[in-house]
Amino acid sequence: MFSATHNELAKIAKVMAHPARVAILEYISKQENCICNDLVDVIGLSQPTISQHLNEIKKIGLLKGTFEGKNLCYCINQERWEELQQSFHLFFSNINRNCC
Amino acid sequence: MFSATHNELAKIAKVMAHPARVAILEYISKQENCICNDLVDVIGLSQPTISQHLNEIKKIGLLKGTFEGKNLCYCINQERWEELQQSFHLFFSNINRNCC
DNA sequence: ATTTAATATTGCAATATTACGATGATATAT
DNA sequence: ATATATCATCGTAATATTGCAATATTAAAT
Repeated sequence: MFSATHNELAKIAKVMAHPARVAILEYISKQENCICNDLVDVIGLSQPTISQHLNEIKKIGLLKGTFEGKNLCYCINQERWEELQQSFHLFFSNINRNCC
Repeated sequence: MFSATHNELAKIAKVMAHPARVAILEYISKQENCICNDLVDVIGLSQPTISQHLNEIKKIGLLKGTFEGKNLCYCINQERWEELQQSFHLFFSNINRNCC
């Protein structure tokens, strides 16, 4: 029904459409290391909720690392991060100027 | 519960979190003039649905123009557009590089 | 082998979103 | 004044999202 580009951008935006996920992304991206077990304390939501939010973020490829075992170790997938940045940039950089 | 910045970015992203609204925004931003009465045909959703989506876009200040009468006349509020662009840019431009 | 710590999954309730038909409002044209 | 065209609003159904308690899984430590 909609173009692939529009669907893709909407999908990305949807992940960022919740303050908890914005906060999580910012927190992870600013960590020196990629240990994330304190996310529950930092954000202030329950562990299952955080886990769900992380999963949404993971689904669009924004996280990389090891996802097995007790202590996960993940961080921002920088290549994907820059792809998304580029998607938004492209979207915002085309706008007509002669208007009301 | 979350910071003002996080809430604000999430609010903006929420508006972009639907392909119809992405398509609407792109269409309006690329029009020479700002007559939008053909949006229903272009997008392919019913008139009430388009109206609702437009309202969501309006709520974050992305549209300007005259909103009364038969033929509305609105277009992208360029200043606001650039503000949003900047918000996303700021969000994406801080990321740690030493990671797994 | 048990225990422990960290994360995932399930189930469910509350709420929000999306879409549209029916109807209402408003300005222009006839 | 009446009809028409355009957009808004209301009501409502279907679906999605959000959050958490309870439970399960997993790997390391004891």
